[in-house]
Amino acid sequence: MPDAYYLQLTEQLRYLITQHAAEWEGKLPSERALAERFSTTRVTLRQALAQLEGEGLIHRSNRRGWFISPARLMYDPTRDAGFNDYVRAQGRQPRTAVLKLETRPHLPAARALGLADNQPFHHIRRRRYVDDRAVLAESLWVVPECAPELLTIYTGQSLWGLLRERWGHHLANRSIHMVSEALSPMDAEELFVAPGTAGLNICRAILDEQRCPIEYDEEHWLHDSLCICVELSGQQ
Amino acid sequence: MPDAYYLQLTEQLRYLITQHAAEWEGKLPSERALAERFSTTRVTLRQALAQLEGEGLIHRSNRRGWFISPARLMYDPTRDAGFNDYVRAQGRQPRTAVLKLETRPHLPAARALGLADNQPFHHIRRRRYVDDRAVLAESLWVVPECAPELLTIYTGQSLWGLLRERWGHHLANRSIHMVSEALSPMDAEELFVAPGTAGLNICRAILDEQRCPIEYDEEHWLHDSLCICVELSGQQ
DNA sequence: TCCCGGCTTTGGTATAGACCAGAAGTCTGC
DNA sequence: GCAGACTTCTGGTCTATACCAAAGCCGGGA
Repeated sequence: MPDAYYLQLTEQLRYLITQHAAEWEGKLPSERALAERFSTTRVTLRQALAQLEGEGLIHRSNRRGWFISPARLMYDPTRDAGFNDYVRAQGRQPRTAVLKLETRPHLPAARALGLADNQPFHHIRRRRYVDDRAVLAESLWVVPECAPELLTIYTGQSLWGLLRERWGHHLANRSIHMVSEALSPMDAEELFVAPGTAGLNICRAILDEQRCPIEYDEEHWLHDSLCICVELSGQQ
Repeated sequence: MPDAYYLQLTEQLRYLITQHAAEWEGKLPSERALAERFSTTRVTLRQALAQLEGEGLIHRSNRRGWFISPARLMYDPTRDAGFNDYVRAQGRQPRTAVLKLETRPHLPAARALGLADNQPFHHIRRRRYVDDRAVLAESLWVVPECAPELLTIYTGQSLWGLLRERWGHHLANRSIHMVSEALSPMDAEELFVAPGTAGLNICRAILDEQRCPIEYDEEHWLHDSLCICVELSGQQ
């Protein structure tokens, strides 16, 4: 139906992928092999692959090749279930790597929480995996008074769980922003993907029941790795 | 800092755009002119433009050229404020074009609302504009019993307003799914953009307070045109 | 057995050109 | 003055080729 060759290629690849998913064990043949099979150049072939990448059907890992993307993770950013819990609840294997622990100011966090520009925060930078695929790079910015010794005790567990159980905070008010983005060189490197890969940016500002600021976090997801789901009951 | 030339180009273009936004009146010079200015080929230049497109800084319209993207629309899919209301509330000009009115079954709607596969729906297809830019193609699938003469009276107004005021429905339960996508050829054509342009797909299933199915809708947004915002109070 | 170095393959980047169809501007003839 | 035809310009698509750096494989030596 579509006239452009690369769009026909896209359809043929889509079919090939569904047919050979098992046989290929998730990894596509090399670009050169595919280009030859379809009697075209790598440039055109890559246009077709980029289409499928945009749809979330396939993704690439560094210089290792193209891979079939696993099912999207269902994720409700309005709930405070821990990452580990809801990943496991979907039959997947979660993993977290802590990349950095420090204390310093961060303007977006200060602005979002209504604090002074030079307000310092406990900063946790971590990378999270689903079934050994790095899908999320995130930064957490915690108001130090709310969790004084956080950086000395933190080892990758659920932050919200800690805030609730150890410091008794009630994460009552949340302001959530989501935008699509192109991953920055830093985020891309931390997720082992090419710079400019499509991502989803989720930011949360969290205050307690007295609207006292507790925490701000910035999440950078690979765009094909999640489906955001929100369930609401009762008229807003 | 980045070594790849197209990434340096990206930065230079980003700077150029902020400098000349007013002078250019929102439209960039032609690809050929830019490629010549930077002593490179259109292919490489287009790689840099694609980066900025991914970030949402610029977009293209059909074969007319590249344009600087306006600020993102703030949008809360959990509220039922009409499109016209919240667009105007942000000082922008909304517009709606009705593309199709028909009655027929639609499998995703039936599945999402828990109805039989062959359940017919009143279908409204419309395109929505912000400041004369088409940013949203959407399909609404309404259970006919909930709004019998809908198709004969509908002329582009707020559907949720109609459901509430004319038929007295209480849109109490909502299940919302959001995923990034590549726009299908049909959606892309309706929004006057190239096939495969990045988009954001939002689907809602809506039931009343007795969990009786009322409506299902599928929204396809240009990815750079909105920021999803959700405000929550009280522990979930 | 295991580590290390070299070779091969891979994707990432870039050049130089070409043709097409649609959009937009221009010019002509009524 | 205006509608319609023509020309120009634009992005969209495609070919053919090349080099690089990183990843991964393989084989040899400790």
